[in-house]
Amino acid sequence: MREKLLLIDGHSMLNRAFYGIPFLTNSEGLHTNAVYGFLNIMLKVCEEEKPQYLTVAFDVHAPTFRHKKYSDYKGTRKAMPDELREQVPLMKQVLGAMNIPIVECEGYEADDVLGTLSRQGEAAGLSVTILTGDRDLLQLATDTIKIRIPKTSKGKTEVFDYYADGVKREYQVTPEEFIDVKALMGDSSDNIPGIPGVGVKTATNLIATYHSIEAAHDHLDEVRPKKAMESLRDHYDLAVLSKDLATIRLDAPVTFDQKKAVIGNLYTPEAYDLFKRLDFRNLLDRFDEADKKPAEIPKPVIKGADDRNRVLEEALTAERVGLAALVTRSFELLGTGICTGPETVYYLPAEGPYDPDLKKLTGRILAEAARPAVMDLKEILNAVPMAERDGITDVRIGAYLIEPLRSDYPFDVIAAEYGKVMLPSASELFGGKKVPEPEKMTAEQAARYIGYASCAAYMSAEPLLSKLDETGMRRLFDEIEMPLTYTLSLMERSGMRVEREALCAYGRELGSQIAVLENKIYEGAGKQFNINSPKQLGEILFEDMKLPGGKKTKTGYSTAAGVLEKLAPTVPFVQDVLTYRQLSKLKSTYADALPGYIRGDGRIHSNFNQTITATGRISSNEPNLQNIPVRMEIGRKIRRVFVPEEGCVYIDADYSQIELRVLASMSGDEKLIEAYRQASDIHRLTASQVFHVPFDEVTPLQRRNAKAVNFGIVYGISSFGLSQDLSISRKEAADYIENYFKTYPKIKSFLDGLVSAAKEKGYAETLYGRRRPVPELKESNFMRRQFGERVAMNSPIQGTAADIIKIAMNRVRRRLAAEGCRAKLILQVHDELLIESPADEAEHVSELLRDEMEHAAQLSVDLAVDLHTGTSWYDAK
DNA sequence: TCGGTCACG
DNA sequence: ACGTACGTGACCGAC
Repeated sequence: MREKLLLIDGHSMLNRAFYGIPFLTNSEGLHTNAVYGFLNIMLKVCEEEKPQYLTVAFDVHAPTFRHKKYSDYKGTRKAMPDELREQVPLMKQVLGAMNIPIVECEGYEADDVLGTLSRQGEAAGLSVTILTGDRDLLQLATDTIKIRIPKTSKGKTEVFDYYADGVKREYQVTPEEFIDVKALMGDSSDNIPGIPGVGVKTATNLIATYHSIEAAHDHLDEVRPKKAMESLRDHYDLAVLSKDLATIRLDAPVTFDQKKAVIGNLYTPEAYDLFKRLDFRNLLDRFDEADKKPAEIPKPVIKGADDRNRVLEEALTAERVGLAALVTRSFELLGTGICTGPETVYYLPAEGPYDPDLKKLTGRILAEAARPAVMDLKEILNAVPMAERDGITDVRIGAYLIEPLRSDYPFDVIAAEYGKVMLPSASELFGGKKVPEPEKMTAEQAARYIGYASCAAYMSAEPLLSKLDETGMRRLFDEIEMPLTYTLSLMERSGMRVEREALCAYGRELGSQIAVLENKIYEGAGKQFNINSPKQLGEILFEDMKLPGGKKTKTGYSTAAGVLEKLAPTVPFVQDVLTYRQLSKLKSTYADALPGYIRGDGRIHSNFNQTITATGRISSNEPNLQNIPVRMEIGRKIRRVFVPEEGCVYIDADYSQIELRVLASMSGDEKLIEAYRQASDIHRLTASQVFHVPFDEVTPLQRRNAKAVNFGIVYGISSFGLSQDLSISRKEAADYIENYFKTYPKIKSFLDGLVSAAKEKGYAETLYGRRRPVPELKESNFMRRQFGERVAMNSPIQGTAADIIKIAMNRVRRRLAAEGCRAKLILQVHDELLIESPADEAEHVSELLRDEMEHAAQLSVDLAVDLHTGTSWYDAK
């Protein structure tokens, strides 16, 4: 059995993978689809062939490579998209990490390199396989050299193999003759002219008969059809030139290095790091335990109660201390990780179910250590409440400010990025499974998980702070985000009181209404089906009932509310379906789900996440208390079950159009600013100015339109989006927008400026320096680029509003504490704050709340706040 | 696990 | 010719 050599056509396979896998980026937003696809097919072929040797060939000048799909179609060269171009060096890096040699040769194409190497490999006694996506390479096939071409149809990739006889079978010509066929028919994407009037059929017939262009020319008078004969006669020189161009060289100045091509361990520690960074999670399983880079940090040392004083002493005297804690959902402290140096990591498990001593120790380190670096301060505070202090660095929040687009910030990634140290990831610590609940961790797991987290904080804090300084986000971090951690912790611990019985009664009421509708719908449809299945519902509506309206989604008909409302505003059946949907949404998401979140104290404690959104907003989950219904009365009723403690009231305050005010101020548009100085009703005033009618004569429709435009402006307006929202034509929408910009000229120039600034800098920026990268602006896809432009317009506005309410939240918390109020901030909903206050403080707290919200920022327009009190959330709105 | 849908700002 | 409003999270059905 001969040894095997696998040669890979680098650019061709990369190109194929790029178009085969629609979209894939890692958490940094780096495009990785081509690299990923390449690796998958390479590894798959390696497993099939089990070659002993492997080499990849690349063209030297990547940009001259064309996308065949396009070039075939358009007959012209098409530049390589940036998203693919970026991946070429990345691919080479990956191959380098896997010790796979790369061969390229100045002045020669990868084809020539492959041809040459294949002959050299064969001469060395190897059986050679070439993996490519390019059929032109079929001319290299022999009885022993195999060409493999992957083909994807219907999502399944199949690899087709060709030896010389395979080529003959499929193309009626030998691999050598294949060159002549191509030369006659030409290939615009390869700049091979061919001869006029000869296509694939004629060329194949000719060569199958005469075996070469030269031989055909020798028998010119026999050549049929006549047109081909004339063409060959008149353009023979061109045909010969084409043949030369089409011939893959077998004598490129490259040497097959058999030693280097030996496939050793592909799964090196370097490759592991790289795969991890690129988020190729399912490839990570292929690595042996030993090949994963061992942590350079020693395992955390578990310390018993006897050692605590010594650890505390060490932590308090260290120049810097890293801190992390294992905290349950009920805010119990199960263990503390402490890092006092790159080599010293401790884990202190709680002794018994309740360990006040450990809390005290943790609290003292947090309060007294010189510069605590922590992971998840909010969680620590949930178990170990503490007065606000300066000098604490939460590295997860820092990492979020630097790269707000990541989906998460695992401690090992932070440690690698900023601390330049390798730590085992959570998935390694927990055997590839997701992180268990704190209570379910073994002592060993907890020690490593939390110990390494404290280590990541220790190692990363300084570099992160420098980075925050460099990017101008240090004040945002120190003065807004870090203090906010205390505020959010208080909110999480406070929670919202919920009347369980009222909630269940609400659910029962919904249930009976749903049952009635359900029967009505089955009757209308003539059969029972799952109304909640878009697939089944689509079939009923558009096939059985033959309602007009085509496919809209990839998987079938769109049955979204907006579509149905426009489609059949008068069909009662559709109305019933919409009502059913609305009610079942309310039941499943709120009425049925919320009771499960009520804890022993009768309250729901949701999480407020500070490191999720791209724009700087807070998000809420488990449950999400930021999307409790309010717009429709039936849903709004649910707010009656959110009630303050006995003797308390809710105070609810929300900013009035904060984003539009931010826009007015940031743009400096005098007319809009002036509008806000006088207007009680900004949408009406906008309508009057845009449509040139007196304020008092604005029609309800005009006001509605103006309001929609105001919203649209904030979202990064497009005529299509506005037309959808208002059910008007695109043209009309475009007119509205034009009128709007004419009325407020500085808004237009401001938004344009935001886009060009983001294009130049690569990120959008808020008034307080918060950044949001907009990589889409550089992409070649028009649609995605346009999305980038809207993001560039919206992020500074939404983000600045988010900054402002965060400032307000911190100030409200401090004022409440300073003035000894018992009232508590319990909820934030983007432009709204909810306080639970003892009735006797309510008046004072209301004033305080309004004051801090209105004065959180000094803009060119006032910030207006609407404030209500009540004995349920429903009543306080 | 993913896409469709829909609740909120 | 593309096929879009910006930002979230939860539930469901269909893979």
